[in-house]
Amino acid sequence: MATIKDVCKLAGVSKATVSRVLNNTGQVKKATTEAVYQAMEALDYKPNSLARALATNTTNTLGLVVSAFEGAHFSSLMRRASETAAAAGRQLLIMNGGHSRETEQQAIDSLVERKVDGIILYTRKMPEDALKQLLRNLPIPLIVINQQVEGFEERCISFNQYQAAQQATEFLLSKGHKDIACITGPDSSANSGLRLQGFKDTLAAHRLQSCGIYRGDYFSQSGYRACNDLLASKLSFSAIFTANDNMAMGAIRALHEAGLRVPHDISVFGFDNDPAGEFTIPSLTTVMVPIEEMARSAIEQALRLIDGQEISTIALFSGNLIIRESVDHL
Amino acid sequence: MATIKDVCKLAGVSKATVSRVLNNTGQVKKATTEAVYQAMEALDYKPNSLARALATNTTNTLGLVVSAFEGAHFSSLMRRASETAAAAGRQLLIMNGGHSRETEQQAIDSLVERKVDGIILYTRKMPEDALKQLLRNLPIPLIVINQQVEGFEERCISFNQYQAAQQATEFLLSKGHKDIACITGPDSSANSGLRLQGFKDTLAAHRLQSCGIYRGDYFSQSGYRACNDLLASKLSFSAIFTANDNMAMGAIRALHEAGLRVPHDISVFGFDNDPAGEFTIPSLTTVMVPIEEMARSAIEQALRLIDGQEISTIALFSGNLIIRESVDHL
DNA sequence: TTGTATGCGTTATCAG
DNA sequence: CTGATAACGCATACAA
Repeated sequence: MATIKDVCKLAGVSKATVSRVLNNTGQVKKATTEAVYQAMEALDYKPNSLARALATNTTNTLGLVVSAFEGAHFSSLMRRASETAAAAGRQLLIMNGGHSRETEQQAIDSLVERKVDGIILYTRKMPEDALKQLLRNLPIPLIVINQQVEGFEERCISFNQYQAAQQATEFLLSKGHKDIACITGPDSSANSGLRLQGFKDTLAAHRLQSCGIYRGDYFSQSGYRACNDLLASKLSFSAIFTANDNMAMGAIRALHEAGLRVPHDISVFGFDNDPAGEFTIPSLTTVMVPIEEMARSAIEQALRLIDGQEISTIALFSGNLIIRESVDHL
Repeated sequence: MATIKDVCKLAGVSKATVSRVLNNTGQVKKATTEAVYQAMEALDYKPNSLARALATNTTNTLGLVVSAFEGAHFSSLMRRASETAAAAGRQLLIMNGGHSRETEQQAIDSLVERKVDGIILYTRKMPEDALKQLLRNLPIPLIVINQQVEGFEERCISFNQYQAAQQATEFLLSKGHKDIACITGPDSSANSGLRLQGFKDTLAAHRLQSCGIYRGDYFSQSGYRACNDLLASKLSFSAIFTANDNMAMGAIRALHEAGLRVPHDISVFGFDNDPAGEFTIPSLTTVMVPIEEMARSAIEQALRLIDGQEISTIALFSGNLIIRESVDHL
């Protein structure tokens, strides 16, 4: 690989000058500029971004830590985040935060070592205190998606899970359902907890109670199993509230195999608005989580922080009910 | 951030010594070693990986270029690739290759600039000549997933799309279908072309011909539209061969809306074995593409190349029919 | 066993 | 407008 030195020789100028035309900083005579460009061309010169980063202490890169690669939710997050970063001339380094607090921490450490300019953490495992620590001590800006941290509101991007669950539950109630079972997410998931709480509280406000709460892990398979458990329990229910669309699909399949029709016999409410839900049979009634806007927001907020701009807190994002076929009136 | 200098001062030793304990290279007295460790601890010292990379000319990082973030196929690819890399003590830098040859090239250039030790390219757009160029001229090892390049077989990991399509088509024929429509992928996709060819050739071998070929873009929506176009054409068909599961789901939905039942009236064959296909109604008959093994293979092959080991060519991966509900006999 | 000196490829601060 | 030259943080050959 050709280095700046090679360009110097070929163009007959100093490193300083090459650097100047490279970053067009300072004044350079047109003729020399062109000579330099020609030399670069001839040598197929590509600046070494490591050396540059070492010198400038900035990598033009943002780090994104996700807690999974699976599912439309994360796909959208990653895509939009990478697009937004690219549009701002930055690159995005995506790391898997894995299944535990430790692996999330490792991902962050590794990003810090790599000197990314800022980090966006979609957290599922990190407790609030730990996040506070990080927000305080990390040498670079950190934006947290998916959890509110007291005192750092302007660095948190999150979705009003609780309210969305309320809306969903109210919708189910408005359709006459009173015996509603629930398939919730892993108990380590803050989202899942809030969705469940919103569900329970709404029922309680109507002096009702869930007729059975089963736990899944956000994969279809777990929704399928949970629903089979529910069926085996012989509880009577007319609707299921699920913590995501994948599990809803699994549940619908289980109901189907049990000879129950959705929504004729049982209604199923999803969560996340997975694009697939538009095409399943029945199509999924669910709540849209504006994950793409959240991704964009997170990146933009991180960039502001990096540029030392003023930042103001970003309102909680809220959901929309997507009413399709899987829920019907009782 | 503390640097090696700070550690030197606190521990009362030279940079060389700190460096030695850091990489445990060379002999260091136990006492000094511990002093250094303590100093590092006290300062929360994290080595600057950029500086290290600049000095050693190796980043312990592999680059992966994918052509999309959406869909189970790529999720599995990314996850397994990152796991395999992690298991080998390397990190994985994932970049979006986007929708064109240019963006794929940019992603590669950017990875090269970042001095990753090797690149895995899942290509959808790069023509064979361009790949040859890259394989010849890139300063670091390149592994290509998804396309065979003549003369570089040992650096290509690919799936026998053609054969899998043949198997699928034979299966359809064995069920008595003779009027088979097709929803294929974008014409820029090599995979898609091979699948289509396998389909056509198999029909031809039976002196048959597809009764209509429609084009989609791998998203469900496009399968839905294509199927509606197919229906509008009033062609008579008893089965549809689709180039991926998402489009199959879209097509099934379109058929459903048209009052046609799958598989009773029309059979639909998918491709890729998306995990969702196990739970859709009807569940999807499809072909399993061992994308995870391919990902692992690609990473391992790249590592061998980087370590200067001998490499041998890896056989084409082949698929398995996953027979579920969406195809029935005529 | 430890320290010194040099280089990795840039940027940036000076003079000129 | 241009050229030396000192950082940037670390690894490493060579001395001691």
